Amino acid sequence: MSPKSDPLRNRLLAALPMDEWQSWGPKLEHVKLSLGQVLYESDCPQSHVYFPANSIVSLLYVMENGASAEIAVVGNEGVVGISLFMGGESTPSRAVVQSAGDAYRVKAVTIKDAFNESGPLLHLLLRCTQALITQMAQTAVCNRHHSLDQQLCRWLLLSLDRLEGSELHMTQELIANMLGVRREGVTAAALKLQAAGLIRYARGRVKVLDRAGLEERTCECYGVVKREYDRLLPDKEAW
Amino acid sequence: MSPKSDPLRNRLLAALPMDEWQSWGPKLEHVKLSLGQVLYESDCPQSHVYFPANSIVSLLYVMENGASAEIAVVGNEGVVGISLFMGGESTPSRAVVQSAGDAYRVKAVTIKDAFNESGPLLHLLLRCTQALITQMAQTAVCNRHHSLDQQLCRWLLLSLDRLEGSELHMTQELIANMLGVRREGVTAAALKLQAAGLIRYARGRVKVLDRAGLEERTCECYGVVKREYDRLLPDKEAW
DNA sequence: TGCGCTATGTGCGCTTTCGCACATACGCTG
DNA sequence: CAGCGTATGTGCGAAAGCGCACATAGCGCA
Repeated sequence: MSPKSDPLRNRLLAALPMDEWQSWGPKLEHVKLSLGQVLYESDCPQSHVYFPANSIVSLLYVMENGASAEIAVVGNEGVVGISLFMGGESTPSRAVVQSAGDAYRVKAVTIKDAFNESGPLLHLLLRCTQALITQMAQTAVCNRHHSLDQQLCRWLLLSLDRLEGSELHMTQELIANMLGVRREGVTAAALKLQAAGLIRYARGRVKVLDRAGLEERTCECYGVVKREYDRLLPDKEAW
Repeated sequence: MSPKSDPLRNRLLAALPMDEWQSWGPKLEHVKLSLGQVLYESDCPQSHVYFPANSIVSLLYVMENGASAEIAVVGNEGVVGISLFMGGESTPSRAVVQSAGDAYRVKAVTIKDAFNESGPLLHLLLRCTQALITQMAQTAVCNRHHSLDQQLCRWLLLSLDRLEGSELHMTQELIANMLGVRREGVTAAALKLQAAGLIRYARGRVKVLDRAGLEERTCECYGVVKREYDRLLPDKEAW
């Protein structure tokens, strides 16, 4: 199995005990996620649970007037489709691929069965869900209290943590949609970051030059989320 | 047992099958929650899980500079302390009593044992958690996109749904803390609602006169949250 | 090579909210 | 019933972000 199609790239899957792999391996389906692809629609039953490898998926709430806001972002540290095992089957949010790449998916029935057997998977999924909850909570706080500049830094860092390399494929327009702000606002904030030498960007590509600089400029929200993920899903052997 | 000390006033407890009550009854401890009481601090291990009866508990994130924002609110439809069974043991948020009243609590160990036995309680708690997640998500959305006026309506309605009667004991100062806005902003919004005949208030008491009117003025966020709670925790026999 | 689409930059007036200062007014307590 | 503390009302100027209109500029494709 080539590294590019290794389910262990998802850290949640990687944290499963080895003896679980006998049964899990064959149930995982490798899929390519393309930019903008919708994994599930708001309030629709979900057919699969997705474990991103090098892709990133945004959970978005789309308002009645069509405007949207990102609720949370999921990469190789997590799983998309928690409502399947939480029992709700659907959620009022939409899952959209924010960064194209690989993922592994499991059928809804399969994950529900596994969850109900209360194996190690259950507790892993729950801890992961709790981390997600923290991320949502911080998103709410950040939306209320912090400047667009800080939020852009937070968003870049969260995305960066879920990617290999230091480059994001993302237009300012899309970032604006994620943050729920105007595109021009993102332009203004990005200009400042570029002027400060922290990032360099052009036409849909953002390269982070000075990660530490971004961490200095962002608000506490990034750190809170980061620490919570580290705490709840700590590096085990395989991570 | 008088109605005032009936654990069934919490709808989550009420949804438990009767045969579960043999074991649960004795494990529930009745407690009085007073206004402002802190049920657990940010990042601290939690000793109990609380099931509010006629009280309301706010989950707050307190920022480094001391400012705060409400992440979610829990009343008789839910449970405070999900991190105990989610596996994280603590969260970065603080739980503060927003409306004094009764609650029932269970020791941390007890709830964890029960949860691991995968009885009906497990799935009930998970569904409840999912509803909570939706509430947090909507808080994030609302903070970004909607006016203070709309948010005040949403907040009043969410609180009202979790109380008996139509009166809240809450100063504008406290509401401002919950919403994460200025007290003066709340004053201005409250004045409009009062002028429109939707509420009447004085010195820490808010009486809702026209619930439907509030629903008209609020944003979609209230409805999204409401419907999700109704869907995930539907009225069973006892509700 | 040049056209056209898309991404990014800029200006401007408007609205909401903030931060601060201070006025009023209600209700409890002595 | 007088006084005090808390709750609420008001009036600024400042700042952030919005909505809109339009300018510029890079990239892909014919």
